[in-house]
Amino acid sequence: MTGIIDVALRAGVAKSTASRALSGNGYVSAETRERVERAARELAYSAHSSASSLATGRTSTIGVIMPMADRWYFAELLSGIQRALVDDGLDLGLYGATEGSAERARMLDHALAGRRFDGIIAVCLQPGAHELERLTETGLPLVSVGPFSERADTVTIDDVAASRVATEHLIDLGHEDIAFLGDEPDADRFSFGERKRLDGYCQAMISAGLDRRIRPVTTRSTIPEAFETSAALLADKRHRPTAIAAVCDEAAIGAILAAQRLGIPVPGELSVTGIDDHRYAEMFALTTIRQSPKEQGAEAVRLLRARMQDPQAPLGHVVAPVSLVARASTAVPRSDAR
Amino acid sequence: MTGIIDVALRAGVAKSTASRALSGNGYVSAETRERVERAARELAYSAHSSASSLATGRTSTIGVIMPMADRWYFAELLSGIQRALVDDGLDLGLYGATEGSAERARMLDHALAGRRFDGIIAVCLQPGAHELERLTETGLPLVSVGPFSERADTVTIDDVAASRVATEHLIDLGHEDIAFLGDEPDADRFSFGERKRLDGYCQAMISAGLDRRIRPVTTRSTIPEAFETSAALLADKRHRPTAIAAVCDEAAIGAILAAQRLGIPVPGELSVTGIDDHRYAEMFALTTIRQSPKEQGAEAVRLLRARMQDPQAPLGHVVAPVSLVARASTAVPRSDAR
DNA sequence: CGTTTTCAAGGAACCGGTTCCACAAAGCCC
DNA sequence: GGGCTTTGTGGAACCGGTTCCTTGAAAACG
Repeated sequence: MTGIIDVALRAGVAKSTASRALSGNGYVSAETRERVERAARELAYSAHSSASSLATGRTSTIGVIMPMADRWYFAELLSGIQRALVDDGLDLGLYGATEGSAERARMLDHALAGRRFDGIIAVCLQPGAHELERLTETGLPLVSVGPFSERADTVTIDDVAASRVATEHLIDLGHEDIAFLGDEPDADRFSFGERKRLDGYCQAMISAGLDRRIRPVTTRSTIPEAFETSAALLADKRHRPTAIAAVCDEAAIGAILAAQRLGIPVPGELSVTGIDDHRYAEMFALTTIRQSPKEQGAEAVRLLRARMQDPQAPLGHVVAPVSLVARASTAVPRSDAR
Repeated sequence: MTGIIDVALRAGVAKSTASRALSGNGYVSAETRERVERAARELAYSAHSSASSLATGRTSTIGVIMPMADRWYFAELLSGIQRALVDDGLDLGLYGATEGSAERARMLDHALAGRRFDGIIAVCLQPGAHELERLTETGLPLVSVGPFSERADTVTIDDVAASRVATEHLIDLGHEDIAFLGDEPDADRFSFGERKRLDGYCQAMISAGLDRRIRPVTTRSTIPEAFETSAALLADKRHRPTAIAAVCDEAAIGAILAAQRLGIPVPGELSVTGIDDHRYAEMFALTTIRQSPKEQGAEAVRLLRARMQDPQAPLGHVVAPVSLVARASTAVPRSDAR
């Protein structure tokens, strides 16, 4: 393997000069720089990353800790982070943490050791578990995507508002029997704001004087599980809601599929809203609150870079935009359904 | 930050002894080892990874290059790789490569520099692009998941057989008008065996004397796109096939949804098979060929470890098992449908 | 009992870059 | 023209571990 000494020899300079020429730090004459660069090119020289990291203290690698990418939101977010990091010449070390597992502990150890990564992006790390705090304490640049924290840079959406807007959309159409379909909020797994979304739904219901109709239905928010839960919910025609506000698009799609299976026309007899604007949302004509996890990922990288440049800068708290996308899964309730 | 010198000082030994005690290489008395280990624990010492890598030449990091994890197969595979790496104490550097893009080039540079990773797992790297070859030439331990290569360790499934079995299942039920729904095989994006699956379908059709009925329908194999394509395919009742053999479950599910939309009963008037046993397969009662990408990921890591231990060992070519899972999306064709 | 092994531990070299420092040459100022 | 700053370069120290080599003591051997 060719090292910087080989480059220096070929260019006829000392290795320190070669280093300066290639990194751009310190004085080097234009002519010398040119010679060194040519030598490096000819030898296809590439600096040994460990050596460089050891000397500079920088690794050019960002650690990302997130639930495994089996859900749309996480896959999209990862993709956004990935792309942004590549653009900045940074590498991505991935830690998929499923349950409060060995992975997490390992990640924390690595982070605490403080040397493998120049920064951390923590995705939907449940605040209750205090892991975010422990990461904060390492002093490493840290961005939390999803949960808010007062001690780290954050990228969030206004989950309460998103859910409120979706619910209000249903209320405005004239619905009163609106069920909320979503995760058990106490789950101490990763969180993407289930609790806040439930709150937003409740707020909208209360504001509309529908507090007596508040009806949370618990399900894990994957399409198959929401399908099962919804099928049970919708089976009994007498107690069937006229609308479902789902915690996310996957849950909403599960509900739509369950309605289809039961022969319940959507939106004729059942309106459904989601949150996400999932890849499949358009196919199901799903009315939803759009967010862009890809953009959020890019934003997280932007915050992280800023923090890396200036550790003392005031904390950045970005609230990513959301917007209502009205499609054909919501409509005025049928008068005889009241 | 505490270094090994601090540990050595506290334990009252030389740094070389401390290193030996902690790494387990070389002679250290049991008593000394105990002292050093205690000191390390008390100081919460963790070796600086760059320094360690520089000295040993090992990074404990595996590079994974794959399409972004927005599809079930890739997400599952990544999850399997991730878990296996964690179990082996290895880190995961992720390179999501979408199109023949900057990411890929970067990945190759890093790999060629030959120092950032102890090994590479290349997922569905299209053989035509010669990228696999270039990776092979670096001499780094390399496992290809998906495409076969004679010059690297591989984890594959028998795509031809999988597709043939699915098609034969339909033929055995009595179908003759069987369309194949799948990707453009020439796409020089990432490949997961579309071409071979088309071949398997053709083989089954030819063996059954149905060569005149071979009918490939091109679509990108995502649920929404397969939905659109299938809707067009199924719209014309006269030219409608009685069965669809889909290249993967996502395409199959798109077809089922299209049939539902058009009011075509499945399996009454249309049988559908997939390949994967996707997370949603059960919900749609999809008859499919099961594979386990999670297992394949673990297998890839196993091969990689073996290669890392013995670079001279003969190449390992693992063919992961698949099996037919018969559910309710396939049935005997209605006699009047012939 | 003397000699050869084996075991333990310290000192120094090394991995491959980066950066500090010393020094020389050139440019600038009064 | 002498002193001072700016520029360009080489040598050496350094980042924090690992490993080779040496030395000394204890154990095994003939």
